[in-house]
Amino acid sequence: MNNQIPLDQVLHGDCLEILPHIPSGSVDLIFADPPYNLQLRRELWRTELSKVVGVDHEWDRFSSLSEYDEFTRKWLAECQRCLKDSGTIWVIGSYHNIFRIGSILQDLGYWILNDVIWIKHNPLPNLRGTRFCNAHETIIWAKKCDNDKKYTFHYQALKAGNEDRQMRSDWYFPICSGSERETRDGRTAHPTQKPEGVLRRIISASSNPGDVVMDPFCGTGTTAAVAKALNRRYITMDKEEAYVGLAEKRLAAVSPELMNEPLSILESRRPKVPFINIIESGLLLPGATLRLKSKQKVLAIIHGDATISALGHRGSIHKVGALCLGTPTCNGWINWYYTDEASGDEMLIDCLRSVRF
Amino acid sequence: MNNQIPLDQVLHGDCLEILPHIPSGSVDLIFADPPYNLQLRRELWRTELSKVVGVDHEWDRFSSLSEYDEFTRKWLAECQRCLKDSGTIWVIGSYHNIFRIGSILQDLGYWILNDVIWIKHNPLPNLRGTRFCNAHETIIWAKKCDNDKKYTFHYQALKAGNEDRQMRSDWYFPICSGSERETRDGRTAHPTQKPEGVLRRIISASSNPGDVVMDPFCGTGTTAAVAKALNRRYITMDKEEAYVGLAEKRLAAVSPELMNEPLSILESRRPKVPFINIIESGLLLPGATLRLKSKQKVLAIIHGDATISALGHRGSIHKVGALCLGTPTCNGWINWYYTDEASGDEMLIDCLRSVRF
DNA sequence: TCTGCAAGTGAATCCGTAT
DNA sequence: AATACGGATTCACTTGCAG
Repeated sequence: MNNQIPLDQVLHGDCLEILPHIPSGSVDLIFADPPYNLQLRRELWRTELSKVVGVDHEWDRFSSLSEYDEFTRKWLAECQRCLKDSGTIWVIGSYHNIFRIGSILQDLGYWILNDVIWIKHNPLPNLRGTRFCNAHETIIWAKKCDNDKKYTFHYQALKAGNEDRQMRSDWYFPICSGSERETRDGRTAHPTQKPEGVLRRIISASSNPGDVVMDPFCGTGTTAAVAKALNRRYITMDKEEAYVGLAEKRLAAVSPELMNEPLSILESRRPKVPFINIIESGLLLPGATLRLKSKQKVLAIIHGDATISALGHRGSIHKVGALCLGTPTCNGWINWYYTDEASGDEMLIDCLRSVRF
Repeated sequence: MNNQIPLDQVLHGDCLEILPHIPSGSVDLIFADPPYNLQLRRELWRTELSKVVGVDHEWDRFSSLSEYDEFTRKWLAECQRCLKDSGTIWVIGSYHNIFRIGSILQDLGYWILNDVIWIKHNPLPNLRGTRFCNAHETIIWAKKCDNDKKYTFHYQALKAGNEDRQMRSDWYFPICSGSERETRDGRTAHPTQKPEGVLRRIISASSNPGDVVMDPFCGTGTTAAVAKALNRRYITMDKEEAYVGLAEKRLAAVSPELMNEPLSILESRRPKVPFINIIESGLLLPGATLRLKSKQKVLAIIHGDATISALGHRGSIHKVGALCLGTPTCNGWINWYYTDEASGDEMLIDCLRSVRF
C-alpha cells in the first residue's frame, strides 16, 4: 500500500490497522457509522448478570466506557490526520454512543459545525411502553480543526433544493427498507444499514465531484455506493470479509450519475460591478445625492471618483454608510437609495447593478 | 436550611453552594437548563443592520472545556445525590455542550433513557449562509442509576394525548415568544427562556402531582411555574438576584390547575417534505424531465441537488417555474408534470409528496 | 373592528480575499 | 501572520400602527 491511496476499492481489515497507511491530508470528506454494539451488548449483558451474581457496576461500566472511548479516540485521531485542512467529517450515532463521540471530537480539536437530526418516519416502536419511541439518530458534522480554511458546503444548492429556504438541522428520511435494504440468504445483511438518501444529502452538500470520500466502517457499502453514483472517489474498509464481498458486489452495480454538479459550481457568480462602473456609465452622475432609508436626513454626495461624502466623512459607499449608521460595517449597495428621475421614486442603488454592462 | 427541604421558594445562590444542603433522595424529578458555554467570536449583524443579541453573559463564560466539564460534573453529581432512586433527570443543551453533558451523565452512572429532540418551528436562521440552520436542541432523559427501581413515566397518558400513537423522541414546539416571554423594562428578561409547552410535557410525563421537581438553574422560573400549575412542589435557585425576583413575581401569578391530566399535547407541526426528498428517495432521478401543462415545449431537467434547469435558468422548482411562465411567483408542485414510467401518464409532481416518507 | 404593512427578534461556536 | 475592507447573508412569528 505504501503511500499509494487505495481509491475505489473495498479494503479488508480493521480500520485501526488500515487508516495509518492512508496518507495525511488526502481525504476531502469522511462519513463514519461506528459500531456501538461493543458498549451496548456489554451493558445489556451486565444488566442481566448483575441480577444474578451482582457484578460490580462501577468497575464494569468504567471499563466498558473507557474501552469504547479509547477505540473511538484512536480512529477519530487517524481520520483527523487523513483529512485535508479543508475537510469535514460526519459521524452518526444514537444516545448510546453519540455523546462519547461528540466529546472526543471536541477533545481532539475538531470543530463542530452542526449536529443534524435524522428523524425516522417509520422507527421501531418502543415495544415495552417504557420510554419514548426512539425515532431519530444524531449526526455530527465537524471540520478538521478550528482553522480559517474554508470547508465545502453547497449552501445555495441545498437552499434551492429545499424550495428556496435554507436547509435546517432536522432531516426526514424513512429507515432503510424494501429493495434498498441489502440482504444475504434472504435475511437483512447488516443491522444498521443507512438510507442512501441520508448519504446523498451529506455527500452532495459537503463535497465536490472528484473528491475523495472515506468511510472507515464500510458495512454494506452505502457511503461508497452513493459516492460512486455522485462521481466521487472513495476509500472504505471493513474488518468482516463478508461485508467486503457484499459491498464489492453492490458497488459493481452502481453507475455514476450525470447531472449532479452542484448549483454553486455551475452558477458562476454574477461578476461584481464596482460602484465606479455605475458612475462611469452615467447611471448616476457626480453631484447626485444618496439617502439612507432609516436616516432620511443624511444626504450623501457622489463624487466623480465614485467616493461619496456625508456628515463630514468621505470614502466608499460602504465606509461612509457604516460611519453614518454607526455600525461596524455596512453593505452600501443595500443601504443607499437614489432618486429615479423619471418616476421620482427612491430606489436602492443595488438595482443599478442588475443593468447589464 | 439544615435538613429542611426549601420547597416552593426561589433560592438565591449558586447551585454548587445550595445543592449540598438539599437532603439526599428528596427529589422526584430534575429539569436543568445549564449554561451552554457558547463561543461567539464576532458580532453578528442582520442585513438591515440590526445587531443579533447573542448570549454573551458572564454566567455562560468558561475558560476551557475542562473547566466546563468540572462544573458540569459537580452539579450533576449533587443532583444525583438529591434524586430518589426512582427519580429521573432531564438536561437540555445544544451541540456546544450536550456531548459533554451526556458523557458526564454516563460517567457518573446515570442511565440514559432517551434523548429527545426539541424541533423549533421558528429558529434563528443561519444568517451568513455558512451552515445548516440550527433548528433544534437536545434534551437528555436519564434515571439516577442503572437500578431496578421503576421510574415515573405516563406512557398511556402520553399515547392517548398523541392520537393513540406512542410519543416519539421528536418534539415540535415554537420558541418562547409573545406574551409568554418574560420581559423586564420592555426588553427580553432572559435570553434562554424555554417554552412552557416543553416543560409541561416533561413534568406531566415523568412526575406525579405532589412530587418534588427541582431546577438548579431557575432563570425566569419556567420549570417552577409549570410545576406549580401542575400541582407539583418545586425547589429552584439562581445565582443572579434579578432572576430570583423575576421568578418570584412570575410564580405569584400562577394558579395550580384543576384537571391537568390527561396531557394536553400541542399540535405537532412537522415541516412539509421538500422537493429534495423526492430526489433523494429516488422517486425522480437526476436527468429526468419535467413539463409545464400550459407550455408543453418547455422541458426542464432535474439535477442531483434537486434544482431544475430550463430555458437557461437554474434553481428551485418554484423559481424556474416562475421564470418559464413569466409570472412573479409559481408553486412548482402544482405546475410541473413528470412522466410516470409504468403508465406513460403525465402526473403532477405534487402527487409524489403523498408517498409516505 | 378588521386588514395590511413595517418593524422587531430568537442559546449563533455564522466571511473571504487582498495586501 | 495579521489587518483591512468589500460586500454577502435570514425565517417564522409577533406586535404595533396606519388606513
